[in-house]
Amino acid sequence: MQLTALEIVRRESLQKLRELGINPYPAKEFKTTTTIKQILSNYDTFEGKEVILAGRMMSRRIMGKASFAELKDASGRMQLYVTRDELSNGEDTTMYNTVFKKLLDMGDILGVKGDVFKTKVGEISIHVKEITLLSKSLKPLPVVKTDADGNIHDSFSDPEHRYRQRYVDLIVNDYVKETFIKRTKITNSMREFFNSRGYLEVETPVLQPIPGGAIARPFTTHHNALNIPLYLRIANELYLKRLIVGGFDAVYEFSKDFRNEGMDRTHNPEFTVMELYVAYKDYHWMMNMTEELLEKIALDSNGTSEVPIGENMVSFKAPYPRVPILEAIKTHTGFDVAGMNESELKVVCKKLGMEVDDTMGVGKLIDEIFGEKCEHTYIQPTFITDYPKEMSPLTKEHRSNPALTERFELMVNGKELANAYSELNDPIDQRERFKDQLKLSEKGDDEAMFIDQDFLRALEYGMPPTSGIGIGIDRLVMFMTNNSSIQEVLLFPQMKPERKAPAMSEDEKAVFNILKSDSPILLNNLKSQSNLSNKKWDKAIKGLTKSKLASVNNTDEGLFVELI
RNA sequence: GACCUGGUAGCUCAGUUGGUAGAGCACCUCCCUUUUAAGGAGGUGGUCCUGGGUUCGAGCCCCAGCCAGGUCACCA
Repeated sequence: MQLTALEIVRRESLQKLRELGINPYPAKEFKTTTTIKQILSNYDTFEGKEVILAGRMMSRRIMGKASFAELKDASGRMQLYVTRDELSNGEDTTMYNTVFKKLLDMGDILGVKGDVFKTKVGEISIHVKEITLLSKSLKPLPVVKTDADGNIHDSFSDPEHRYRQRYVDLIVNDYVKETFIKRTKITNSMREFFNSRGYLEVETPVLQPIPGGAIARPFTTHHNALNIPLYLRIANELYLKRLIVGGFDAVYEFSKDFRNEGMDRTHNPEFTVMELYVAYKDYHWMMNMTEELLEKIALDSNGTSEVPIGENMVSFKAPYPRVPILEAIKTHTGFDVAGMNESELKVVCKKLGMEVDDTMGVGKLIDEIFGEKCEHTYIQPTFITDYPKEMSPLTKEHRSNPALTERFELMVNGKELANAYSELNDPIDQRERFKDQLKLSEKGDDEAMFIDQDFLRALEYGMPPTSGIGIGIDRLVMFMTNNSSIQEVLLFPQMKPERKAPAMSEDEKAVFNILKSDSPILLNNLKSQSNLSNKKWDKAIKGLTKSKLASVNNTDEGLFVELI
């Protein structure tokens, strides 16, 4: 491994610390007495008191016999005031002059003991009496500085670096931590809401023999002992409904789902959906519950139901408008598509300037019109209801119109946030709907559903009327934290693999092999033997000298290349 | 998948018509006891994303590729 100069210096410091009898990676527990946040928010009670803190040293300004440093713990940042005389043991100034000033670095994890005070400038600080090295950092951190006006200088902002090395992102960019703390507040808020109503949190299989419950391309894997293909789940719906059949009144699961599709700023191959099923309810009840839930989440995570999302201010205060999808289309396009067949719909699509193809059925066409012309207009939370039957194979037929289903999607900021319905519990109807999906699949739709025979068998035992909902957690967190990309709300978003450090190139190997049999050798002889072009030769010999495998020596007899 | 933009020191970025690779911060050496992104002086540090090509000479021009971001398409 090639070390940079900065890394070599730190390794040397590490060695010197050991020589001074300081263990750079001690095993012993380090007991702190408080946290930085506690001190900052209760200065009056801490003033003049001794505290013990632990954290990472984020900066250091040495001014002769006194220095200032910044310590960051999980709760915040605190200035340290370090003086030679306080740190020294009588005449022995090693601890300050050598250890603190020379051998410690930005990024090291330290324990400090000292008194709380305010500097002349008024900044709350610790007057340090004792420093304990808890972990030596060997890689230099990016230096991000914030000035008095809150302007950030040299910010560590390249998304590639930030996502690939999230740990560095979390260390230097304080706001990143806030996003993930809020994410957990959001899921905790949901759990509280459901648990307080007696709903049961359950876990269902991630590895499924039939990937059901949604329309998506699954990841495939293989079980060796059973010698069967298995799929990573694309949804957990069919398993949760089996549990309703089994007699639970309400079950929910935060489900990591996997879809083998494109990646962009709103799609990650693995993502989280919360699915909830409640027996003896319908989709009207579910809309009421959803507004109540989202209002609570907004209050718990942001302290208010008004949340900024990009340019817009979105109010999660219940209730939300409820708009049937066909009415939405009529409003935004002027076309009343109710009752239209496939060819009539295609005419409408063409009039609207949309492309259509042969694989599209009635449901898909209506979905396309809505997606293209209506969806983006719903900024404030809005329930879009009563979707056509064809695009909702798991949904109960509408009680007053057999062409529609009892389904809603919740739109926020022009995007789908939740999808819910009165669940289809007629096993014979369900079998027919699956068959229709199969026909779609034969027509070329490679995402149509498989038929899950065991799920149908479960329905035949009888499932109570049930309403279910799926809420996209990543998207919800994006809304609540005002982030426009999913990568910002995932700790470790999927990235393409990093390129490996290149080994010796073919040209370098060729030159190296000649050298092995003949070294030292006149540079010009080596060059002509290698048969390389000027550029390739230059590249190869520079590569070899750089990696300290060969050296070029200018002697009285001429330029010689020698193996090292 | 298409197009656009970018990739240069640990970090943030300059780099002229193709002519000796730069700055700030960080780091190293020295001076400084309550400083505020940045005190002063000096110094070290490079796979200019990778591979080809053009050229006497390429960070820069040409071709191919990799990675990232954006727009669109596909997709919930």
